[in-house]
Amino acid sequence: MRSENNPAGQKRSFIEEARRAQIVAAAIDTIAEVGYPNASLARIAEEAGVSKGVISYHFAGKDELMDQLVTGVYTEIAESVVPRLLAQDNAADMLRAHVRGVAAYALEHRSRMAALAQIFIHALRPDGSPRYGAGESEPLYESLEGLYREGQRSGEFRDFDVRAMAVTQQSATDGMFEYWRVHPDHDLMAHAAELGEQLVRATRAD
Amino acid sequence: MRSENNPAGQKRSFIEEARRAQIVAAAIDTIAEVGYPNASLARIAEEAGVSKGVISYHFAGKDELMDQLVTGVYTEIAESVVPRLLAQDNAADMLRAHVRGVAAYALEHRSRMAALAQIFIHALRPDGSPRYGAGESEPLYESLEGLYREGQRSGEFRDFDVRAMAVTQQSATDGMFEYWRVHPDHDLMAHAAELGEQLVRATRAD
DNA sequence: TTATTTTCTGACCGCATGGCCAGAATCTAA
DNA sequence: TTAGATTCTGGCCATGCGGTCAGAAAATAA
Repeated sequence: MRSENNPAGQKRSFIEEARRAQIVAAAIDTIAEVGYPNASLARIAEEAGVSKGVISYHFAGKDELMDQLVTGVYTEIAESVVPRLLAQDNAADMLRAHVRGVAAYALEHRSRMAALAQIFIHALRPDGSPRYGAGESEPLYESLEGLYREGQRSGEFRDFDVRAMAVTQQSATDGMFEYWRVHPDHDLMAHAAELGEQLVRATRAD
Repeated sequence: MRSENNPAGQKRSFIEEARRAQIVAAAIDTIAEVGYPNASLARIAEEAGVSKGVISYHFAGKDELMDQLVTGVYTEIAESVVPRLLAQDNAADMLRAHVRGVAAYALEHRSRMAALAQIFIHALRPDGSPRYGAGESEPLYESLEGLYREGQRSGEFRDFDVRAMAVTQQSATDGMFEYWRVHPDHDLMAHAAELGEQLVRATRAD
């Protein structure tokens, strides 16, 4: 049995890694297609073309599957967006690059972003509090506040409440993706450009 | 049996109205407390202090219960916010009044707003599309676009995309409430003032 | 009072879920 | 070839869901 807890980076066989990746990919496609609440393990297994027990064999449970998925996509987004940020030389352009970078990633990896947004919104702890969203620990979220403070220090941004602004940017971005998920023909990049402009105007000193 | 469809305003007995109101109130408290996905009919019935069958007796199903709840709270919000809007004489102040008005309502009727936000986010149609949110038919949503256009016509607002701005305002407001739901000690009115300022700066001509 | 309608209860149904597991199949190594 | 570890299958389990229903209880009418 491979699904014992794996606290220290226990070596995993090649085939095991491959299966895990395959299942995560199937979970992404399933969630993007039918939404998180309808993405049962049975449907994910069917999408992956394996039996349901395989998921239980390779993952401790649905939660670990979701953790894996979220971590993987988060990392990929960061790897795609951070270089774009570093290429900018002022806070306003970094803000624009952030929004457009995430949108560009979403355009290229539609189902991954859709799945992430679904999990972000729908995955709850037993007590009803969100499992991933609305906290203060997500990497993207923290990086926003750092960006704002940097702009404030340089005098480029006005002296707004960084927490409120981060909540606004985060949820406005999520809202943009959700709108795009429901209206697939919506022009995402144009919307992202608009949102970038909104944020620049909301933050800049004047 | 009273739960037959009631298309033309069939007269309902006093006790029936009272029961319906009681159940809706219990649904609001339950959803606000444990979140929509955990708010089963059994839990709502328990909260109301009646047996589960009573809900089925007075409502055609869970969907009708939610419709009733959403409609009721929406109406109450509109009655509370619209007068504040009409008291303003320019678009920017109306924007601020809108955000602060909704926040003030939320502060006074915390669980109603929390329940509404939960339903907005989590209630799905069988095909996975949102049942209330992210469409273009909700009263609050439509009124936003009208407000923007009015400001643009008067020259007070710049020429932004009203759809993108409405999505931003709607989701930023929802995000604010969700953050407040998870962090009850958060200063909602201060956040609302910040959000109002953000929106005014994002929309105004210059 | 009795007869009738309205309201309520608690048990039950079919279904889907996440998870579990005995045994079969497959791969690996001696 | 053979023994042992790994991986997979398909059925099973307990749980909780929304919804239904026969019959008890309560309110109302005659």
